Amino acid sequence: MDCLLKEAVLDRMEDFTVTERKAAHALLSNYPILGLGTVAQFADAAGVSSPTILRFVARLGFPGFSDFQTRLRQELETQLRSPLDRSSHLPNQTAGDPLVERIVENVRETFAGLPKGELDSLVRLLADERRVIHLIGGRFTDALARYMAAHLRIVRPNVNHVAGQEGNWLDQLIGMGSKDVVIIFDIRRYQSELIEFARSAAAQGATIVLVTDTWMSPIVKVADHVLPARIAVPSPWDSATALLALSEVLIAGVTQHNPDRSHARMKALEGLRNDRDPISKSRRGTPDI
Amino acid sequence: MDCLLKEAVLDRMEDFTVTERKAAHALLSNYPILGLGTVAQFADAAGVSSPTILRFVARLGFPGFSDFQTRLRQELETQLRSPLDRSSHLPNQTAGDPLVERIVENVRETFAGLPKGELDSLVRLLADERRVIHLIGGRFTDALARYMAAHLRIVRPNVNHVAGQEGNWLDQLIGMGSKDVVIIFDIRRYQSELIEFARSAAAQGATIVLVTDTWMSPIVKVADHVLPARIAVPSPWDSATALLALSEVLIAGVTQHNPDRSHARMKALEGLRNDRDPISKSRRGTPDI
DNA sequence: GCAAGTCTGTACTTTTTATTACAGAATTGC
DNA sequence: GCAATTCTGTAATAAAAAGTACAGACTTGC
Repeated sequence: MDCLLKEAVLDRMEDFTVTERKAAHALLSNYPILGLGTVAQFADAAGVSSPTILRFVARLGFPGFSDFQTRLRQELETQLRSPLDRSSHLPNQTAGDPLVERIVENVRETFAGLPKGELDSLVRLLADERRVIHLIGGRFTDALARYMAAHLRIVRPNVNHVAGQEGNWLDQLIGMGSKDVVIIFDIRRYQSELIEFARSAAAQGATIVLVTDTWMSPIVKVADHVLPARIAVPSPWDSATALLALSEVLIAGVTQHNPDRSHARMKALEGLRNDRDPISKSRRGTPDI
Repeated sequence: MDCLLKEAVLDRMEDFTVTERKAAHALLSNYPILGLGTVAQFADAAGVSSPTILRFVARLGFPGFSDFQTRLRQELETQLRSPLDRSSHLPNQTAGDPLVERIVENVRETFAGLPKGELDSLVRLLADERRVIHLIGGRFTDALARYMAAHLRIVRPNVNHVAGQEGNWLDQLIGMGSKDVVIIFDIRRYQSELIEFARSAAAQGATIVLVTDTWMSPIVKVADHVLPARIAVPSPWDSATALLALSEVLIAGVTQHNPDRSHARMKALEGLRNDRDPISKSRRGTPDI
């Protein structure tokens, strides 16, 4: 066994047909367990038919499925026998790219560095549907605000993405009060207009939630909740991945804070929209402005 | 799975008959691989007959040998999935939220599961400024397209975010040809309009880059490059974090593929825009449509 | 736009594998 | 040391899974 079967699969990905590639990815996503069951289970997990699985292993050079399984078991055996150099084989193919390593580390550390209970209290705040939630971001981070708004809007009412020209923002400020929550994504280089917006909203009594980097946007001064995330990576750019992860945890939290309401709304919207999963007709939801 | 099967075997060693104990020891000495083959192999390795193996697993409380195997596979899966808490005896920090753990793991595995060289060749493709790059995404993933476009636009010319109403998309399709690259973000539930868009673009000769989940959008059929990412998390929603990480790696790659050009453009744009770092006057860049 | 070729799933056959019945061997208790 | 009981393997059976042939769907090339 010179090298892991996993790598052979990756290398030869080109050679596979479309469905075989599905099989390959299914296997890689649950390697090597998926290959240790029956052909039918494998096929099912990959969403293809049994013969495709057989063709897949045949293309990998195995005379039969059993030979393939034997090989997987052998690999597993040698790996489990030497738990030490497993680290060099299994999880860390990623070791190559320091950028990836750093992104992963950033996400982990972001959550590790979060004040305890901060997430919980925020979820409670955002799950309160009497509140009106406004989301806004900077040049790059506005995409995050948009992403979060798209989800929150589904599980609860009164979600507003503050978008468009700077001038329009002012309109949104009118009538803001203590019932309003403003979620601001702002990482360096902090934009003065965002600061202005935050100040004005705070002045009118709105609750300010700031998602920022560890250097902290000046908005902290007027913020009620602050989530600092790691953004530094070995690249000319900053990484927003940890910010997105934070958003997703919040979204999941709000969704499950009131599962019934969320589910009901999701169902209702699914009815309105004729989305399709694999097949059917549909119309795209209006992109939010 | 309250406790490892291994321990159950040790506990109940007393209850076994002589040959069953042989089976038990054979299993423990090559746990769990020995249990993953056939009954005959197991029997052979233990130096007993097949029925003894069957009686052994029956005594452990399994209705059949397959149930026993399923259990072993499940154990193995949970162990391999969380390479982190394998070192659970060491001081464990982040152990808190399984959602966070999974997100982190997804990012790592996404890169581990990428065909070798795929990222490199993609970076080369995207760094070619004679190409025109179009980005588009689905209901949630459009935010990612937007994020990536915002960055790419800075380091190279000819970047276009396909946004707005579905009808407008058609306009963008006009005149697309072999010089065009279309980056599509599409995770389940795949949207039929995106598929249409991809098909049309491909039909006109455009190069299709698909960023999707491991189940693979139907767009793979017309795609020239496919980046599958892990999106499954213990939440009603899917996680786009790994997709964002992919985007950031691509962005960084393109930026550094031609550092001089990138730097020059960044400087030039900084001149045009009066952004401020901590202090100065500014005007917000026009949000892209 | 059509034909040749490739891919993919359904339905079937063959083989393997799990399971069971039973009889002989071993063990235990007296 | 003998009988009752338990244990164990052989051999037959039933279940399943692997493997195959083929036809329809889809691509690809001209």
